[in-house]
Amino acid sequence: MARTRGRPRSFDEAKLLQALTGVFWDKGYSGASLDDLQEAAGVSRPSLYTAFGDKRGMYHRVLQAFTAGFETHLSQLANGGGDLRGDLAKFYGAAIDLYVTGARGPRGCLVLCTATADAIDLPDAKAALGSVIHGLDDVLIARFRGAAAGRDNPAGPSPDARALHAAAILHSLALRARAGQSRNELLGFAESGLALLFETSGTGPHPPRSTVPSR
Amino acid sequence: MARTRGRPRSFDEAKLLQALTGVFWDKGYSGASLDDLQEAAGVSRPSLYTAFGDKRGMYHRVLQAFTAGFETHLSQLANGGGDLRGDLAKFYGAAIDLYVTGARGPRGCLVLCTATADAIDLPDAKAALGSVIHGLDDVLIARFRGAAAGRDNPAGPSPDARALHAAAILHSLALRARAGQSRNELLGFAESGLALLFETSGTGPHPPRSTVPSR
DNA sequence: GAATTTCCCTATCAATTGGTACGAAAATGC
DNA sequence: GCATTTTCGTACCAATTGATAGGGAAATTC
Repeated sequence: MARTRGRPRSFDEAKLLQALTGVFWDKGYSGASLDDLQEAAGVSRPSLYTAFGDKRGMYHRVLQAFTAGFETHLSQLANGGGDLRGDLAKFYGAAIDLYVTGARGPRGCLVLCTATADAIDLPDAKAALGSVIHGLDDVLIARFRGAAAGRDNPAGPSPDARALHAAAILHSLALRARAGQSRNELLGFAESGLALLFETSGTGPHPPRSTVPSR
Repeated sequence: MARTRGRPRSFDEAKLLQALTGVFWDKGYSGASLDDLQEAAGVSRPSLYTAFGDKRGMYHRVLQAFTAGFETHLSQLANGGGDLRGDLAKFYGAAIDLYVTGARGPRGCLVLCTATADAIDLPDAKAALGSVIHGLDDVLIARFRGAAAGRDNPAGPSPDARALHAAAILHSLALRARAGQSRNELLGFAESGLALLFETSGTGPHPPRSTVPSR
């Protein structure tokens, strides 16, 4: 395994991938040039090619790493403690942190805001988009069904409907962040969404935050 | 105004714009090449440049035409009859029709799914994204406030929260369509969203449709 | 019909694109 | 030390990119 014959690599592949991620996140696949990627990565162009194959390979690895991180958050959500509303609030909060924290300002979700553009012609992009959307739907459906099994309130929207709607909140958060909305606006929106999703038993212990955009 | 001296133009600019729209819708701004645009438009490249200036000009006009159509739908929603739920159902239905009807299959929303990718570096794209999101929010806030003014149910989420959530449904519809979900899946999702938005008075006259994706 | 105005299109441009050849450099094994 | 192996980076390549020049062909006005 540790056969280090020949000159060792001088770059940290993880750091490299992070730099590439930043470029693709800002510019999308088609909008990112090799010069952009090379400059951000800080290594020569051939190094990028020996590490990732070609531009598609770079994007593939970036999407793979991003969706892997997303899956981690998803499994945390899937195996959360038991307070669905609280787990969702954490999930949205983490997403908002990610969406508004870019070197050049808020930029939303890499997949929901940039892979979408190439999803028609680039199979990797379409796969990532489907993976994020379906993965979130599945986890939320399972959680909402589990939460509904405990209680006995057959009235109102089904757990599945609530689940897809909880997913829609994340979708909207991603787009709103890309459009430049502030962290506080996004937090307010997420919290009002939770209030709507869990309104069956009154307002509950969560106080409503400011929900109308200041602008 | 009608000074038609010299040879008249041989192409229908509206048709041209429609062809360009199709290309940008599938490939995004960065992903669309002049060869793509020229082939779709069916005219020579210089004709495109005399009509629109440059590639950015073409995209600008495409976004302008698209958002103008969106504004039309928005004003219909703003000045709807009075049954907010019914007006919203029509609004979502029209959006779904648009989202799944592409020459090469479903493709979501031109702005929410492709302009997003270029929104960081292309001011026109960012402006269009902001316009669509804020325009919809504003109209929905006005309608939900108006609908709430009639009744007297201070409990539950505020009209503003419901409004932003109704907007989120459209955002999610756009992304889901781009990911390839079928018209029936999208219709089911929209209807379950309406049920969630208007659940205060029970299930109401609208029967729930299949809400879980078949896949 | 002559003059004028505008448009269409072939051919081409310079710049940028994604991608690579190849020799120098840095490590290990003998 | 010397050969071997792998990586690094300069320089470069062919293809595609967005964009134009300029000749000739309509269509309109006089």
